[in-house]
Amino acid sequence: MCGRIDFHDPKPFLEDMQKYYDWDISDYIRYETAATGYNIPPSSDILTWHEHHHIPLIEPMHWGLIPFWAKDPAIGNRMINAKSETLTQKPAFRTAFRHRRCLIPVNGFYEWQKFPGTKQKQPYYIKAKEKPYLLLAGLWDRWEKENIKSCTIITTDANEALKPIHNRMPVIIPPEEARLWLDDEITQTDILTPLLKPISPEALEIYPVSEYVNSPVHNDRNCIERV
DNA sequence: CCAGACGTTGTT
DNA sequence: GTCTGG
DNA sequence: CCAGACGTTGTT
DNA sequence: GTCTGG
Repeated sequence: MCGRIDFHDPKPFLEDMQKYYDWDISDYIRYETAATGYNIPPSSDILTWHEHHHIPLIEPMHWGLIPFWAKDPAIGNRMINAKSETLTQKPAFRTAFRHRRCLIPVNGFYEWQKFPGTKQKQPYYIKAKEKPYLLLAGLWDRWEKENIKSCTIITTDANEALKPIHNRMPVIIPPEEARLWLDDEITQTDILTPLLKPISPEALEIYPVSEYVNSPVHNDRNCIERV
């Protein structure tokens, strides 16, 4: 699963974005109101990267997807993750999967290890081994009623490195696959399903952190310190 | 036909 | 909006 | 994801 | 137990 992210340093991502496109995209980057920090929970306005006919838009969206047809936006509280295996079937996600895919940059994310029969929970921090950020696969939607854009993070089976901690993890898209994932002219999703797999365990660094991170009001460097 | 749901995870 | 259940 | 609330009336 | 807020 993926219910808490670290995005304390947006710079490397934003710099890479300008390199990725070979023209000036500064007008298409709107990150000023995006949530940044070491401990960002669902319902925050997290930064997303998507495209419309190959024109990028990098902007914050409410984490917790509110389908365009929703009567009550509170439905977003339960849509913080989307299971990759059933994206084409679920009413809340299938249209977004065909037309509105996005990537969510994070410096890292957290998973909690639970111990059966106890209330004990051990949080872990997960980051890229050799890069300052990861791109998580997401979907987005627009709720016309109040013009709210919202997003969700797609999950898959945990890889071998994460399995001891948790059985699910976010889908992580390698930078070289971003072009394909974000292409909104692709509406036949078959060619995207190979991307919806667990990332190689070698790509990740994982270590335990303090329960300090449990409370979302804690939002400083202590959240990502190894214990 | 209308009404009501539309989600994931983990645990039992 | 679209599907499921009654 | 976790933490914290979960209620109404009337009075200050 | 379940929902809301962060």
